[in-house]
Amino acid sequence: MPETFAVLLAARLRDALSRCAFANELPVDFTPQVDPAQNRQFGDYQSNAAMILAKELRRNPREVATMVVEAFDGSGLCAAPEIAGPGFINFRLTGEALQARFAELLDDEERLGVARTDVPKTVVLDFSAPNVAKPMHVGHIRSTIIGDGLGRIARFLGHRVISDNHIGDWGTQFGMILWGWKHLLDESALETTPIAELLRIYREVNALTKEDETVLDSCKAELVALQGGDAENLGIWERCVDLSKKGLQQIYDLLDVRFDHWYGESFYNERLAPLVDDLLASGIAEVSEGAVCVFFREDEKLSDKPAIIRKSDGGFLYATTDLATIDFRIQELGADAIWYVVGAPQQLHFEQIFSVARRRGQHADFRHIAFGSILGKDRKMLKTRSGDTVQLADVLEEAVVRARAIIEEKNPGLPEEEKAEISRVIGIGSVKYAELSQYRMTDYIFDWDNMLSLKGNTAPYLINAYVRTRSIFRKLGSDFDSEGGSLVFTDEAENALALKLSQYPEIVPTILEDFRPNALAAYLYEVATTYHQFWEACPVLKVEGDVRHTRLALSEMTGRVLRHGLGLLGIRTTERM
RNA sequence: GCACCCAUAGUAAAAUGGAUAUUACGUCGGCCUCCGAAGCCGAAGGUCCAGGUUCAAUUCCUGGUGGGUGUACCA
Repeated sequence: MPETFAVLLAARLRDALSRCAFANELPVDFTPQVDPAQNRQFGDYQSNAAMILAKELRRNPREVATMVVEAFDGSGLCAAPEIAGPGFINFRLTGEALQARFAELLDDEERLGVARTDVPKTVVLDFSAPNVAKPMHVGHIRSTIIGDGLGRIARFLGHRVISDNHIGDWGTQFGMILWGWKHLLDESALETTPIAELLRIYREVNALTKEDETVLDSCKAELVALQGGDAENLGIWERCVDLSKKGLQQIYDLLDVRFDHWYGESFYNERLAPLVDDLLASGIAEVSEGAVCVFFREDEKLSDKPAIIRKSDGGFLYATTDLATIDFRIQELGADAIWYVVGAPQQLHFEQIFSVARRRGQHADFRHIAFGSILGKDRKMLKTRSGDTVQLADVLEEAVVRARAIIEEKNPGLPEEEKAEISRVIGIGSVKYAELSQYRMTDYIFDWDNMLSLKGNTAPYLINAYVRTRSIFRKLGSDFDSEGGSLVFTDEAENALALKLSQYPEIVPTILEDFRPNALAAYLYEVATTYHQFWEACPVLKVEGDVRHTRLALSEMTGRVLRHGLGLLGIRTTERM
């Protein structure tokens, strides 16, 4: 795999440094950094190495930069570097280097220049994880979409990713559902709209328990019976879980999200008691006030916050389940890393269980990939029990309807089947892009127009750029022919686009460094914008010869990068829109 | 009390410690006899406060202010 410009330039820079008069004064293992220029007026790439070294060497930064530039050999890659501002070294690639690199990328249809990781890991990816018997609401959208996107990126980079939907299929909510099933269930409604019926009884029981304490007690009794293995309750529970999974699967199908496993909480039931016994025996856990706890006395932050793993009544908690889950994932699934895409409010919980796991000698790479909350208009968290939550299915449906309306307006002549497909891709893509294009920790206020916007920096904008690339080949009447001529850049807009496209391999691997899919979204947005500018400046089909071939190649490559990059975000493209 | 997260233009959001803080919506003004105007070009408007580290701070540190969340027996 050919190296990226950033890597090549950094290597040249390192060579130059070693030839400078101060070479033997350099800090050991100093590696100069080269980044894309912030502003194209400064060139294509820039380095701040001279400013960093200036301090070590006790010299003026511009003086250091001058020495480096004089020693720099850019032959075959870039023009003589320029020094600017406080000591930036700016590089401008030669047209030949850009063309050569672009030709390589054009040949690499499968990976678009993106290297596989040198250290492939087995990653268990825990995301989505809705509660059973309740439909997914907008709050689940972040975990589901971010988790799926990160999984796609990690797979493409060469990791073995095992996605596991750790659904809440066991727990106190089943007390209410069992009671409701026995007292309130409408069998015919269960036949026709099972999910809605389950939600209805859950809500009604929830309301009843607040008015009438005896109902609450009865629910608890149902739960105890279930946990004790009562056959009737187990039967209801199984049917309930089964129905819910079918409902969830419909949403995942719509979202194009897949899981390798659905090891829900109930999967770990048999493992909880032995786990607690083991933690007690090893001295990691202790009994306190009747409960089994793990204390973190040595950790100042956690010293007054024990993790409870068995209640004084003998019941287990989600910390217990999560610890058992870690065992399973490491021992049975072979996890080197476990990534949890779970909301920020659970940070303490994950600190605790990661800490317990490490104390048990489990040294997988545990990551809590936290994200902010979706707030209501009152700036409070949208919560299931507050009543007026927005269901995810409704959001997706509305998104498709809105996309459909625009298609009817812009392109009414398309066949019905294609319209339906396009509105699905655009609508679902908009919801996903809205999520993936912002920093995951940011809390945001739920707003239909904001989430379903189809203008500006949105999925349709990116898909539109892709569609434009396809429309050229449709008009041309054939696919891109790599033998159709040679590459020759004749316009600044072509250089800018080729450079941008060549940076795809630089950006993709960085996404996992801090789990920021929004950085990929931002890059793709720049690709689309750069292509639109190219489109305005450079006619393709109206020119001849190598210029035309070059512009076809740029269009082809733009299409590939957009389709592939959007694919990594879990967003599909269409040929027309 | 303790801990964690957040604070950027009228609104919603970007920015591995880098140069003139970037986008979108909205507002104002241009561009379709020309490969798809879901587009392009231009204008106005902003980093909560006070210190500190640094050649360089929206970013890191300390202390405030404001908002959110979590914190022994829900998940």
